[in-house]
Amino acid sequence: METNKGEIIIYRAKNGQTKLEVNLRDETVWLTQEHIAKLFGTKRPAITKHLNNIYKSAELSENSTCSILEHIPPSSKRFYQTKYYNLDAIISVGYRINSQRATQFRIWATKTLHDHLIKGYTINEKRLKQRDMKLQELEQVIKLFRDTKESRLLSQSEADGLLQVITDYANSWILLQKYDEEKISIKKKTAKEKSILDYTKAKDAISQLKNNLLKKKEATEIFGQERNHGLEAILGNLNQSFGGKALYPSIEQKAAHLLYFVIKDHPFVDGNKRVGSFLFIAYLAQNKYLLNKNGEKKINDNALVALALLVAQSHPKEKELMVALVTNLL
DNA sequence: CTCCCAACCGTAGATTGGAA
DNA sequence: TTCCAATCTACGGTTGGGAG
Repeated sequence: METNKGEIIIYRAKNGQTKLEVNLRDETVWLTQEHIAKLFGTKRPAITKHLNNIYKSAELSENSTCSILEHIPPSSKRFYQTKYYNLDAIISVGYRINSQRATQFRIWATKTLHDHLIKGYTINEKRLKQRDMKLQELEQVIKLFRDTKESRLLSQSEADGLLQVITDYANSWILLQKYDEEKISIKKKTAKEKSILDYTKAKDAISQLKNNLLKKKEATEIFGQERNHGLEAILGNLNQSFGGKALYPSIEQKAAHLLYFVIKDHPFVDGNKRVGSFLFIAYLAQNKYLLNKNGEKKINDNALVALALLVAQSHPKEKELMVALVTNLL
């Protein structure tokens, strides 16, 4: 393939001698009949004939593939108005001309087309799969929401919060769908952790929370009392790595797992949901990841309560779903 | 203004080459 | 061999600047 001055890739003939004068307009190439003839190693009348046939058989419309442009020939000083043909027309002609160059062109064009078809297909396949997975997750979340609501474990404000969670989740799914349709582009979130949550820091934070709650009489002495080094184990698990590679490489993943493990593994005698949510928030704040661009919390308090309840209610086999849900909300 | 010329486009008819 | 599409040759037409 050869890149000419206009930075448009056409093709390279076997002898490598192909040179093109290219006019760029609206991101395509425009050539005169003479140029096309030179490109394919033939004479102009052949091009004229083919172009007429192409237009007559309605393979292309003349209006959209042919344009009259003004230009100055190399050995002249005055303007000429000449018909220029775009890439579509050039390609169509290239498939009809019978010359060595044209054959070379067809080999290139066919290979390029083949590559694009295969590549495009692969990308679409991947996206569709991703979207279907998201849709399945959404359905599962809604089902879980219904079950939880029916078991009357939720207060009105908690139900509202959960609804918010689902709405946000649905939004992220719609975003992905829009992305598929190439209406918008979203960046994959993989924020790198800046500071890890170690055991001592977590313990300190928990005892502060406990003191606050005790003052307000919203907790008893057993709140936040660790069982069998459960928290230590969870934090150790979160921070573990294999051969220098972190098990949970991004903030989102780590935060989601933290919330899930603390709520599900019951490392405390009492207050697992509250401590889990609290540590979750603390970890995000510590990494400056709690607030969005507008300075608002990414997950509001109601939603967090609802999320904690949802995690607590969820079946152990739904762990991945829960983690995905939390990750997607960040 | 008309005429000439350069550079282009279009096509009729002859020729060529490959498939049946 | 015949047939047909692609190609070539030759010629006429168009456009627009410049000379007279």
